[in-house]
Amino acid sequence: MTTIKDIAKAAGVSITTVSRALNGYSDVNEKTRKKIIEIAKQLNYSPNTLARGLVMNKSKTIGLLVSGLTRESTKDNFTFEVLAGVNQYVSEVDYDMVLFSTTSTKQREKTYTQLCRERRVDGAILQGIRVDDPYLQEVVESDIPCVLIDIPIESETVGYVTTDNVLGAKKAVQHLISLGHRHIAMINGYEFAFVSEQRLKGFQEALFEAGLPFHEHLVANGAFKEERAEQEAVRLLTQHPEITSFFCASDLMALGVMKAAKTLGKRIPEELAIIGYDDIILASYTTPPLSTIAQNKFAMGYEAAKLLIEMLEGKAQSRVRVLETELKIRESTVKNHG
Amino acid sequence: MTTIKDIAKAAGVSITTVSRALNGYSDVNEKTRKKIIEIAKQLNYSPNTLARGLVMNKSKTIGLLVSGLTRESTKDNFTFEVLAGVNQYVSEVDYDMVLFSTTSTKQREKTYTQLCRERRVDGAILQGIRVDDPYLQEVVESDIPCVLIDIPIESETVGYVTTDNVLGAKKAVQHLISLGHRHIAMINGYEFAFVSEQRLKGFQEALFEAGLPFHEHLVANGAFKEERAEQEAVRLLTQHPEITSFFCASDLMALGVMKAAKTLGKRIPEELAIIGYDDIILASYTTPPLSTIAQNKFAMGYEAAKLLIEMLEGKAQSRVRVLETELKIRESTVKNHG
DNA sequence: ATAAAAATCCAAAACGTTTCGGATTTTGTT
DNA sequence: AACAAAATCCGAAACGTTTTGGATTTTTAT
Repeated sequence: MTTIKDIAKAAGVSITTVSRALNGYSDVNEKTRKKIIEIAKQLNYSPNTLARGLVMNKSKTIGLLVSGLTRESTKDNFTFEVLAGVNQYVSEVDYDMVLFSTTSTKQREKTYTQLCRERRVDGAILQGIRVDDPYLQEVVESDIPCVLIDIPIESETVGYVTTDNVLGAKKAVQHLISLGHRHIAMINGYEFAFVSEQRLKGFQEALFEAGLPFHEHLVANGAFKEERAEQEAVRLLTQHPEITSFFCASDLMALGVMKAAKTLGKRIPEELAIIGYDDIILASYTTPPLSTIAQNKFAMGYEAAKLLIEMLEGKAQSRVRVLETELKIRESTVKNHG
Repeated sequence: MTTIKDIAKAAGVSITTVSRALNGYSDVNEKTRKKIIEIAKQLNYSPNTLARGLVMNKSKTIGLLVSGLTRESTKDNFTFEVLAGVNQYVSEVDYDMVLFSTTSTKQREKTYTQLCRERRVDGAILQGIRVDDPYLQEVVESDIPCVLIDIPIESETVGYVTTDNVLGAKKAVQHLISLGHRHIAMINGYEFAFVSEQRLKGFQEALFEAGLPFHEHLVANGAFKEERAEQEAVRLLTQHPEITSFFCASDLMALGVMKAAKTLGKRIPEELAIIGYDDIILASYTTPPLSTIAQNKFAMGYEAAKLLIEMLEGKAQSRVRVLETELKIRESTVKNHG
């Protein structure tokens, strides 16, 4: 493995000069720089990032901390798309990304801060962690720059990227209302999830603005799980047969509701209209295809990485990024659409 | 940031002793070890992996080099599941994983070896690279330990994990034959992909063993793309109306064939049976659900990581892992199944 | 009590890089 | 020609850890 020292010897200069030549400093003669670069190429030199990181006290590496990266979770490609987005930006600016998953068999006894400091990441992006996750506490207290996805916490060192969940939910419900629906049920995620809170708010606002009553009993929690949503939908539909449509806080749960409809023999969308949230891949492949509020998850990852690195380099204007959502109308709400 | 030196000072011992105490060496008194560990905890110490990696000349980090991690590619969650598997094992044995993607906007000018050496990974896993990819050349020549996924190259420093693609294809085709199909077309991937080669072989073997003729003109290349497969299927079906079933070398391409069938007004499976390969999530959500040969992609990632780390630590028996596949019978081949 | 053996500790070098402060050489000015 | 200024170079320290080889102390055996 050739080092800077080898180059220095070969070029007949000091290692200082080699370092400064390779890093583009101005106090080295262009001729010697050319020569050094040439020799470096010949010797097939590549810098040792460990040594560099050690002395510079930064690694040009960010951590992506996700929760729930298990075999099963791959159905929901939210995490994956975010990851792809992060990866994209990171590679554009020549950083590296290391993946931390909080669901090892033995629940990691290491704290968030330890994880980050030990691996010497300059900052971290947190995705998919719950509000009651102990990690979250630490983040705010720690001094490690970090960007949260879909959790609106802001401080000197932490920012976040999210979408306008109130507006997104509102658009979904307004769509249902415009189709003539008056008895709209909602399958939400779980208590205390920020997005759930916000989507419920959007749900209520849409009803209110349309002069429709809000009924607490038409809202159920599906825990973002397909099966739970199915159960809740069955329960709601039998207890409240007046329901003609569902707004679900995630596509996965909408799939559950579709199953429930099938079980109960209700035709979609004629007898029951269903709209989801996220626009996961599956959404356009179900029968009928699922209407939904699309979130650009790739962009969320991309923006998160961008924001984090801007923060690291001290050139972030604000620490918040809010992205747009888009209403995708498919056949689960409108017959023969497209 | 507290260092080993701080601990040494606080404990009144040398830094050598602290290092050896923390790393469980036997030449340190249990009482002092206890004390040192206690102090380390109090000072909230976490080791600097950069410094450690520098002196030990290894980073306990492996690289996952994937190709085609773009916004679009997320439909095919193959990569993601492999990644999840790699991540799982890696976190079990306290390694780290850094993700390299070869599809940055500017095609990476850095070579594979540079990438690995620069980031100081101890070894790498390569997934999704094509046979004509320049990276592949380098791998074999380089001395960096590495594990390939689905490319059977073996040397002192490189191993691979794959599934038995000949057998898998055979199982798929035998299934079609057992259903009475005699005119079976195949949509393969692209030329010179190892898995394509093998699956074609399995296709032929199954035909041969059943005493059926092999017709070159019933095989088309779909480039592992949905659209290409659709086009090819339309072409084949119009040119050769005797075809009653398709074996596709990937589920994504099978989706394309399903679209083709729909366009041509052919009912599945009555008029056209279709079987895919991979068992991606989408497969069980299409109408009708897609029969397929399931590969355990998570396991492939897990085994790849395991193999690589065994190789790194010099305790790998062999450098090859071949996993099983499973025939999943769904309604695209058998009406009212399940 | 003494020698040998075991246990426990430590100083210093090494890993490969960046950077500070200054030294040397070249160029420009008069 | 002499001096100032600019350009170019370099030695040494520092980053935080592991490890080598030996030094010191304690225990054991005689």
